[in-house]
Amino acid sequence: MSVRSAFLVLLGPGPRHGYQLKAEFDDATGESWPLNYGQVYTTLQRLEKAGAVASLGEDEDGRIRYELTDHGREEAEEWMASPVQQPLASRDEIAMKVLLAVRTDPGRAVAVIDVQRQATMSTLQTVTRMRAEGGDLPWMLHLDRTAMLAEAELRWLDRAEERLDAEAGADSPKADARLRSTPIEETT
Amino acid sequence: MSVRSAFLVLLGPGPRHGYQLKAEFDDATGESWPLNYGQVYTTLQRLEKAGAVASLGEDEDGRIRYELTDHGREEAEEWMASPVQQPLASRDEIAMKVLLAVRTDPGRAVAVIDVQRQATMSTLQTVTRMRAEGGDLPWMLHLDRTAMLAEAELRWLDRAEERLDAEAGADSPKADARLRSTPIEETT
DNA sequence: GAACGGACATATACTCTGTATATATACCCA
DNA sequence: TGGGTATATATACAGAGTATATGTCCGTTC
Repeated sequence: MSVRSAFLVLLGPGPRHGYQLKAEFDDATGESWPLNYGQVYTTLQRLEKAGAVASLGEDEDGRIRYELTDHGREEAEEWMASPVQQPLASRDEIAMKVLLAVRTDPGRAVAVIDVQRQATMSTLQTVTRMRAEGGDLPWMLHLDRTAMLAEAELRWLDRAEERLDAEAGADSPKADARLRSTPIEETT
Repeated sequence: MSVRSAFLVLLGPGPRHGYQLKAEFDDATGESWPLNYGQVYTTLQRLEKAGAVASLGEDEDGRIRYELTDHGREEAEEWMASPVQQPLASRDEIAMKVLLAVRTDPGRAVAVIDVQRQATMSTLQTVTRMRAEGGDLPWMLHLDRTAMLAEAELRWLDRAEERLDAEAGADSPKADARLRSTPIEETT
């Protein structure tokens, strides 16, 4: 529902046509949310069908502008005012991969974690370099976010490996911390 | 593509039917990935069409079991071996909300951040309580992940607020740290 | 023994999201 | 004048997710 909501917000200041919304959306969100033109017009059609926007018909240049209805303004306000409810840790592909590895081939889970750690560390390095170079606000916020989520992922990978070690039994507590990105800490 | 990949992995050990895959999937991923039955059978049909699995026809109990083809086994292996490429910070609804607020109503952005911070802190508290209670491996990994991502989100919200303050001009650097969840730190 | 509910098992319809692609005009510039 | 780029809209299609229908089998309960 995010693109839908975004359009409602962008229509707040006044009528816009599809191309314009797409341009403003790109400008506002920077690189963080690639939006395909195909989605622009289907979204507008759905919004119109739902009674959240109303078409103003073609203007002299043949562009179809839309304006918010009262209902649409209300929906925009509601979206803006309410927090995003934890799509945070749900449906996470890497978590799923680790869990599936644990189930189908327990010995492999650690390898999966190591591969992911390498990739995430590499992402983090790239982002850190980019952050140092600076940029406009949307771009910097995006980089901040990418960096912080990458750090969180690294912490989780470490924690997951700890849990797997513990699960595997306390039989061989060898020096297995060589690949860890951070020292093991107490998280309880 | 994640459910698709998961099914291929779960089919690794041998033939399964839809209901069985759904059960194993739920068991392996815990609460973190709610899977609707509707998706199970459409996914299997798509996999069959793509030549990644082959139907074994109905068994004596009327259940339709599927087995991996060589192609499917290859796809499963490839998925397992490759890291998840940063869907990390892209297409993030809360980031989008903040960015849209900045653009359409700059003064409001801080309010959006504050609302989200309250919600995320509340999530974190709940999760912390749950972690203390323990549970099986999938569940604990899920809770770990939720907690770490929530912490990352709080850090990002703080950072975003700092950037907005800076943007707003160095004119009124008042004591605006009251709501921050962590002390301001240098992230450069 | 009949009726009910719950576990097992599959299927279809539909919406939403996203990608690819077709189409057309206008404008610049070489 | 012809080609590339920006402006502008639309359609077809695949994938992901939700809701819901359908049916069997089995054990319990009245």
